[in-house]
Amino acid sequence: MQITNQNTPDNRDKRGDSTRLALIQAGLELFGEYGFKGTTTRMLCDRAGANISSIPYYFDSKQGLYLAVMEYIVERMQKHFGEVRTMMKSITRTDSIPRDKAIMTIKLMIRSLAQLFVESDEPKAWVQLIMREQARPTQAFDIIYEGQMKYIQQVFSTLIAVCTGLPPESDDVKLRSHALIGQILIFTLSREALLRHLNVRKFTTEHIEKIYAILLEHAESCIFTKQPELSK
Amino acid sequence: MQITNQNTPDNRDKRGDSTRLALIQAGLELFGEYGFKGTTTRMLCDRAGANISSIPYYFDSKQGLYLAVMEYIVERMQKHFGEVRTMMKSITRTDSIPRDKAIMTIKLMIRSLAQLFVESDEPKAWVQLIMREQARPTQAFDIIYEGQMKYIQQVFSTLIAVCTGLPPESDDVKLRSHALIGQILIFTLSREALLRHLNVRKFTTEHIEKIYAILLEHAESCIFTKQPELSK
DNA sequence: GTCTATAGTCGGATAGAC
DNA sequence: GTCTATCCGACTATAGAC
Repeated sequence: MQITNQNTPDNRDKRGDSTRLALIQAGLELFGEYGFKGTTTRMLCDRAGANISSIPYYFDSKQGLYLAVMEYIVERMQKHFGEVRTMMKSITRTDSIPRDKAIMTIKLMIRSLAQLFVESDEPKAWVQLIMREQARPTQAFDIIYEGQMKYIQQVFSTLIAVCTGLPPESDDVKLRSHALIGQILIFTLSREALLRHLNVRKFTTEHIEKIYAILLEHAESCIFTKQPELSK
Repeated sequence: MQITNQNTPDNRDKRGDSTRLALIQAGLELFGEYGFKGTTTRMLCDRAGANISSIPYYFDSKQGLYLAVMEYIVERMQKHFGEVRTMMKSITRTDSIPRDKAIMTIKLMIRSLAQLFVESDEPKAWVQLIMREQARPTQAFDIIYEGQMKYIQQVFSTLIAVCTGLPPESDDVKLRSHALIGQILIFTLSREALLRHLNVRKFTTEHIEKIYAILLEHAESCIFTKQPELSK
């Protein structure tokens, strides 16, 4: 005998949860591509396979769903960068990290960030949403910035400070870490122009390997630049 | 005796032109900040000091104004990069540029691009619009890409090919030029996050000088990387 | 929790006076 | 060319049955 959506507490919760999640997933994709106003509640519900009134039901409003999507991004980023953050948290003074370990860590982080942003599709939506918010920051930008971006900036800055010997709180270090992170994001953000220039519709494995190589080269230029001052 | 908007042919044309231009200017700022749907015709007309029906009158529709804004961007970019393009156009084979001149040219271009994008405000709107279009390319993206971006990519690629000795049509060169251009744009695109990290509300002259230095360092890492192969 | 129907709002485009 | 008034369509949110 088939069980058809009985109102046992268990089934209720599961159905509710999956609708909720489907809407967030839809929001992730659509808000990133079309922007907040460019995405209609109808588009969201169609994509999620949910009813129009499920948005006010679960999130109060379209705006509520948008904020929930931002919180979801923070959660997901946490998953990806959680280990690094935990590792870094224990370090209070930059001189407690050996330089060679810092270099290795930076390279690892770049590779993993690049893998995440260049290869997979979900983070592409994250980046697009974040960039839209930077054009005109709203409450949603605070969620992302305070929730994750801030810590990624800190981790990179700390590592670069160790590698270069520059003071960890200096603007120089902050600008360098920005350049390094941005370098990765631009391959996601400006993918369309790059694909047209390459005359392809999708990156090949060779492209991606080459991108990694270029990113690492750049990282080295950031890292070794101030080296001479270290030897004094 | 004051002349008050008489319908002499001259005054008519001038008034029309200035309304047209004011709308494009408004579109430039607002579409970049809020996106196409996020910008209403009422916002545009308020900003431009024009009447609502002036949009259908001059541009047929809101979409028409949007496309006109894109064409305007192409024109303006032309102004900025025109000389370099003309200079480059005459060069068909990469070996006709001496390497040291190519290096100098790249550095000059980076500085002038950075000056344009980091310091002034109008190009900020260009970049934002272009990035929005890359999230979901429409007819408008073609206007920009075919109108200007394509040539900037070509100029950079040619120069990098000369500097590195890599084949000018290789993907390697294209990826490197993308990284180089993107590096500049990210300081515009992700300005908000950087300002928060720096704990300031506006870049100082020192920040900007430092940004130039970092961009040039990176350019060097792109340029000198393949150098050994040149000496064979 | 999910559905349909609909209220209420807003935005783009038009008509027609000046 | 510019203005006011207005139409019409699209959108978000709600009401209330199931």
